[in-house]
Amino acid sequence: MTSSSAASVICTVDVVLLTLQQGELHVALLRRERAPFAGVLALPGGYIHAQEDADAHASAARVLRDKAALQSPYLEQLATFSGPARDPRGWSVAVAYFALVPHGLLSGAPLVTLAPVAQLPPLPFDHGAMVEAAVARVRSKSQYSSLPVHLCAEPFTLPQLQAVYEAVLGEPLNKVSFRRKMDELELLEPLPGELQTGGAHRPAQLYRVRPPYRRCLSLSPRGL
Amino acid sequence: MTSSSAASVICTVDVVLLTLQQGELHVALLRRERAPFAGVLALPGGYIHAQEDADAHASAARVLRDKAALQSPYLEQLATFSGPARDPRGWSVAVAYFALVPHGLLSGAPLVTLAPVAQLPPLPFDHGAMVEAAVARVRSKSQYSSLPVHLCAEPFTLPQLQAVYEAVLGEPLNKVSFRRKMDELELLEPLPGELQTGGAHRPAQLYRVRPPYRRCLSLSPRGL
DNA sequence: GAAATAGTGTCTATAAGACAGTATTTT
DNA sequence: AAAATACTGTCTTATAGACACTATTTC
Repeated sequence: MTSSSAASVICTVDVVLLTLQQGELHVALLRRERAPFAGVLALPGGYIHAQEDADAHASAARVLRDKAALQSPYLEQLATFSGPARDPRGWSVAVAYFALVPHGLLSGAPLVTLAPVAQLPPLPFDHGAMVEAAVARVRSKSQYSSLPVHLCAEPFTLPQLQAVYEAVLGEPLNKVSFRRKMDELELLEPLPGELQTGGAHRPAQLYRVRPPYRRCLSLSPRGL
Repeated sequence: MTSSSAASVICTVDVVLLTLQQGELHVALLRRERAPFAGVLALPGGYIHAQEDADAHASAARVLRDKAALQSPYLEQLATFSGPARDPRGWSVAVAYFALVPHGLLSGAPLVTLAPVAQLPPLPFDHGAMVEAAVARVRSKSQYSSLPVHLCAEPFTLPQLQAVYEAVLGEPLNKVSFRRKMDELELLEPLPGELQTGGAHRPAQLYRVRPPYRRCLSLSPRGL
């Protein structure tokens, strides 16, 4: 019994990049430039570059930078998918990440196609399973954390943020409870200015995420 | 720019095998047989065998079977650790899993050393970080799921199971609330027999996990 | 019956949700 | 002033925890 098998494993990263469009979660897809599945819509991904990447997280960040022109969106490891059949090139390990961005930040990547996660097109490899896992993870963590703020462009109002939570969770939330929770999380700080353009009603207070929570999450002990 | 780097990545699995000993979480360690770190206590792990393993989960199960004589303990993917420095052999990807077993099942593996997770010895690679991540994950999921039942040999009593939860979570639980929650989870079924040997007091009802939850978790919407 | 732990009934405290009110804008 | 939405006060309901009581065993 030798260990010669190790070198034959293909190592890649894939990114499930999610955003909200018209109140629905969408995933970013790109046409593949190379075989296998050249020309087919798939998740952004690529080989780990051992020469330049500090770790797989850096590989995923590089993929997002190169293929979607995104500098530093929220990026978290999702799970690792592996096996002999998921990639026609052979036994492979794909470290999957998910990223969240406000919809507006995608304007720098005109080649990106957004597909609603509720009606995914057929995807190569096991990218369909990756998207499903990412959506389940995001929905789950949104029940008790500040994760959805990363889908919201700053500054934002509390009604806007509540709408984002409701879109991700797929259910309406109690306004009083939502605001109580946001208060307890100590996640946001108000900006002296207000939102006015909206229309014929009282303007809403604008908020931004407090610096300590810009790159980590705020957790609520009992959910919401 | 070529993709030649992919083949140079080392692919391994490591398993954080946890059990309860005297009310404290312990991790199973083994002396390494080979370089690097030959003779040093480390997590059970090894190369992915592309010829025989159906995926990385199967690799981890094989490692547990070969090195700890465990047939099918609870086994869940934890996270993937990667980078150029974690393994002296070069840029590596280690898919880490965690496993839970009742303490009694470890008797078949006399070479296993149990170390309390609260006072870990120095560990090679990034195995220390893996153990910390596994303990954090287990503590977190134990707050709202049936995960700790996998640390408990069947059949067991409710006071025994509560003690396991308390050991994992590190805090006492309310007896009435605990039993209410266990009832709501519909996780357990009583056995006609009872526990008696214990001692000078009323015997406790024995339970086992209901079949649908033997390999998956039961989740409580609001924790506990 | 004393001691010990199992199991339960019930009250209290806390958290979540419903509802309705006030506030501030545009037309 | 009417309409629209932001925000808040307060009551009701649901859940979690405290406490005490009963139950069943050994010595």
